[in-house]
Amino acid sequence: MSTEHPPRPTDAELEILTVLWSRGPTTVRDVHETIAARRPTQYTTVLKQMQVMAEKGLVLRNEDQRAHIYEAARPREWTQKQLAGDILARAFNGSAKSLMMGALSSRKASKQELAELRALLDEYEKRTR
Amino acid sequence: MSTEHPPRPTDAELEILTVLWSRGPTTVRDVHETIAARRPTQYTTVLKQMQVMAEKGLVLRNEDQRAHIYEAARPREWTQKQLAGDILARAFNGSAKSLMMGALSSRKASKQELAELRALLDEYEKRTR
DNA sequence: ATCTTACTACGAGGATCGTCGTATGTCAAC
DNA sequence: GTTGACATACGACGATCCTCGTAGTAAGAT
Repeated sequence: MSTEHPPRPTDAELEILTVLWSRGPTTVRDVHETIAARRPTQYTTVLKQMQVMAEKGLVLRNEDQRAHIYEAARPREWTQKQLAGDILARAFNGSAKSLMMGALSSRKASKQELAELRALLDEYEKRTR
Repeated sequence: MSTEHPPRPTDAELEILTVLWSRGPTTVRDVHETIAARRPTQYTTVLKQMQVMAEKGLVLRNEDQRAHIYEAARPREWTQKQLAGDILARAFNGSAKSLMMGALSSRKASKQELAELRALLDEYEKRTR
């Protein structure tokens, strides 16, 4: 059993993980095309990045096909939990309230989003009571 | 007028900013002693770091005294807003709900903290209605 | 068979990060 | 005026990040 955590992803790595999470297991080409649609970048740059990520344990690679299939080693929620916990401890003194204040003040929140947040609190309280 | 944003602070820079925010304007010695109490580090390491931070615009430096006085260039809340907005966009698809889920799942939240979060939502809704 | 296309492997380079050692300056106390 | 304590300045080093070019390989099309 692996209790080994992959390291915190860097900015570029997180961008790639985001694609993998939404696309599911896929090829370098696919990831590159997605990223290149928003930002100019070379195919081999993405390739190299993903090779390094495989070494770090951030992604898994299936080499059965000629075009290797990559997938995120950890589910989105798992990594989000790590990142949230990390930033919470390092920048917000562990205060979830401060973090939420920062998030809300960084952009407008819709009425619906606020309702979702309330629902989340309800749910959390129910689950842990 | 400066609309110039200082860059996102690195991990080491954030640690120093945290000290400056809680201590207020102070010397390198003071910052170093605070950090060295938790983690072994050399005085000149902290000094160099803070010099670089001054160049980047992350801190302000008053050189009137022999021991320069440093202070954070931006208040804690301002930087927290940047960091929250940044992580929100890069790792959480802009979803405050996901961010909150990550934060809550990363460690236990007390009943009081949950109440604070509710109060924060109330307050936010009131202010923006 | 050769050509073309698509893929991986890999080295390398420039930038930034975090660290520290050393040089140098200042000031007070002896 | 020499010494010692304490401050800044600064260069340099190893590690990591991000980028890309080039080489090599596999497979299908002509």
